[in-house]
Amino acid sequence: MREDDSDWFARWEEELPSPEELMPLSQSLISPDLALAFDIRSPVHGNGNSGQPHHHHQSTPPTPSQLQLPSSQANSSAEFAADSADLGSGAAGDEPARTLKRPRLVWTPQLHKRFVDAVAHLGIKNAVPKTIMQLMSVDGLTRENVASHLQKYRLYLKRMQGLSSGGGAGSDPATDRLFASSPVPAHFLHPNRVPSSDHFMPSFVPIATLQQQQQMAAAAAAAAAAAANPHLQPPQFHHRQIAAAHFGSPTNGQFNSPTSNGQFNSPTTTNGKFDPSFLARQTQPLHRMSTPSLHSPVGNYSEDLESANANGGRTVLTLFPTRDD
DNA sequence: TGGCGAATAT
DNA sequence: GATATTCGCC
Repeated sequence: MREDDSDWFARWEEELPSPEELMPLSQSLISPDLALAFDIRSPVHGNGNSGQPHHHHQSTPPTPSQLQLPSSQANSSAEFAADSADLGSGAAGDEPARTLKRPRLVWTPQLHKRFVDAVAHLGIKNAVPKTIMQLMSVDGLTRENVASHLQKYRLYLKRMQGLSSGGGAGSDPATDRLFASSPVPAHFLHPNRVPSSDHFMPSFVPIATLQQQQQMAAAAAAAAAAAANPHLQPPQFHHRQIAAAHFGSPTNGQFNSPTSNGQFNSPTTTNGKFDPSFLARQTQPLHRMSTPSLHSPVGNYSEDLESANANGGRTVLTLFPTRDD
């Protein structure tokens, strides 16, 4: 239990998907409605994940609007046809984008893992929806999504505590499958006693490429968290931690400015079009380097979008990583 | 105000 | 049951 620091970090890094694995997938969490609203033709998944246990999604073929193309061409052809026409007029009428309902987010074990990682890095005490969301840097993921999940997770933790300290019976099969899929960091269960004096909240790669302010916010939060933690205060806490700054910025800006209601980052519609980088980003796999480079705190995710019409028209969004552990 | 968390709704 | 939405509070 000594080399924990570097050890777990190394392992953690190991789990990250490799470039190849990320390659095939592309766009991220944009609901069909949203995509429609913005005239975005998402370069949808080529479904590179044959191995995903996944859900029993029935074979409902994707809507015509989402044909997939090779990521290479994705932005050339699948782009946002500026054509559409009616973002601000015609059928749409008002502000569909704001009114449209997002599909239900499905928390896959992988997505949940990312969530747990984020919470672990922040420390339970400092883990709040917004920050968690930022650390996870899964675009399209909203604060509400996280808040809701967090609420439930806390309940789960509470139950766990009760069990571990009180009765013996454990294992709640069906119910907690999701949560059980990701190990609960020890200190989660004992907010009181802190792990002697080490790990958790690793000093991320000190890399210092240019980082944007947005991330600084996250970093600041992290730093604050660190500062708030007594056991981190000691001599150990130095410049290192602060370096955590480049949190979620893989290749090119990754953050979305949370709009008023924390919605997703909308490709600015300002001029009828939006920044291509919006789509471009994440399309490029983060290099999973072993060298000091950066990647987001947690792996990289892509998303699988499925419309389950059979469900009575319910659309479900499934985020999934390109690989599980 | 924005954001959190608990309660409540779907 | 899982997720979303609402609502009171800070």
